Amino acid sequence: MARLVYERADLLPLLGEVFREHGFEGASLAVISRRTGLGKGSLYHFFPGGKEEMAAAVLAHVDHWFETQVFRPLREEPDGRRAITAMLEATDAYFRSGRRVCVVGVFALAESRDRFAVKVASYFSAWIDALAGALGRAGHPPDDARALSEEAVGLIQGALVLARALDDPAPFARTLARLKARLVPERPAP
Amino acid sequence: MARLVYERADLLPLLGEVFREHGFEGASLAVISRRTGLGKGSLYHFFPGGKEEMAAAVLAHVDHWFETQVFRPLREEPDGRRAITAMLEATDAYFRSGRRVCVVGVFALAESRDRFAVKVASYFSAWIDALAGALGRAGHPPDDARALSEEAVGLIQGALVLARALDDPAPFARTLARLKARLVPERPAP
DNA sequence: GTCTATAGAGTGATAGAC
DNA sequence: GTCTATCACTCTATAGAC
Repeated sequence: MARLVYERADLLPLLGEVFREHGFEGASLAVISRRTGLGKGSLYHFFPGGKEEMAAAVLAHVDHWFETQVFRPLREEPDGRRAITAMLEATDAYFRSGRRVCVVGVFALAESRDRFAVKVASYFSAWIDALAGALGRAGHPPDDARALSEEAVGLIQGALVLARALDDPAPFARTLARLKARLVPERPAP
Repeated sequence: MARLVYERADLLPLLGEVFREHGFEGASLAVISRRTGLGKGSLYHFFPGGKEEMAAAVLAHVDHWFETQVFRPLREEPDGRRAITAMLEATDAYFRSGRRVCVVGVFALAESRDRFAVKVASYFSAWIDALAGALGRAGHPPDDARALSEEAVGLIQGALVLARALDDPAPFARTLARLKARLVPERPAP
């Protein structure tokens, strides 16, 4: 029999897409089985805790990606403007310019929020904290930086909702462009 | 037998809360039955089309509320600044200052988007169109008005996602305050 | 009797757990 | 694959208003 290579880590991107598209409640084991090509037995072998463990692993995987690709650079890059520009580019790439929604946002709005409350909250607060720091280094006064950061993260989530609701990625692209103009203006800072 | 009051219209606010909290997929008939206090027989008496008809009726009810309380005033109030101020107040009241999410946004992010695609899209485009008009009458140049409107509607949705994700209504309240400063600045227009 | 609102047992299908 | 619980839904029965 053809031992098709899988380890748990290989499954996470596939599972991520399933939860992103269907939400936690809507992602049935039948769908997960079809999309991963694995039977229920294999899925329970990798994730003994069942669907909840799969979703938790996906959230951890997403969180790790953002931590290394977005949050840490935001915190550590000394040039705040460069840090923010990189964040906007990574964000655009990750959300495929609005064709992909945020699985954490999807979980946040549904019943699943309660089940994954800690992970959902920490993802957003880590993002807001890291961005506020970079905005400060980019020259925004501390109080403005905090408010602007919260607004930017909310705006990204809202643009994803709009893009999905209107079935059109353009609102997301326009929003990122406007965000860039506000967060990294041509002249060093307001 | 105890003829207990209900007509279809009385059920819509209750159903709205159930779908808002649980999403379409998460709102089981058992939950709906418990929350409305009605047995399945009664529910199917009012909504022969079942859960899908209940959700469609809730979306129509929400849409009607926004049409009469938000969109039409935005279109018809000649004073753009007054129209926008009224919209922000109605929005704050409707979403209970961030303690309530948007059922249309909840549907938009989940699988249910496809099922209710037309209603979901038209809700957001009606809002953006109406607000863009009012922003124009408030003195914003037409191109800015369109972009600003899209941004404002997205920002409201994003703030609701954040408020729910962080389990804290404060981000929504702060967002509305900042929005007011940008949409209706102290001096007539930028 | 007819009509409307009610309750809930019972249907097959499908869920997630194992 | 097997299991049980739960899903959306159907159907029958019943109570009261007319």
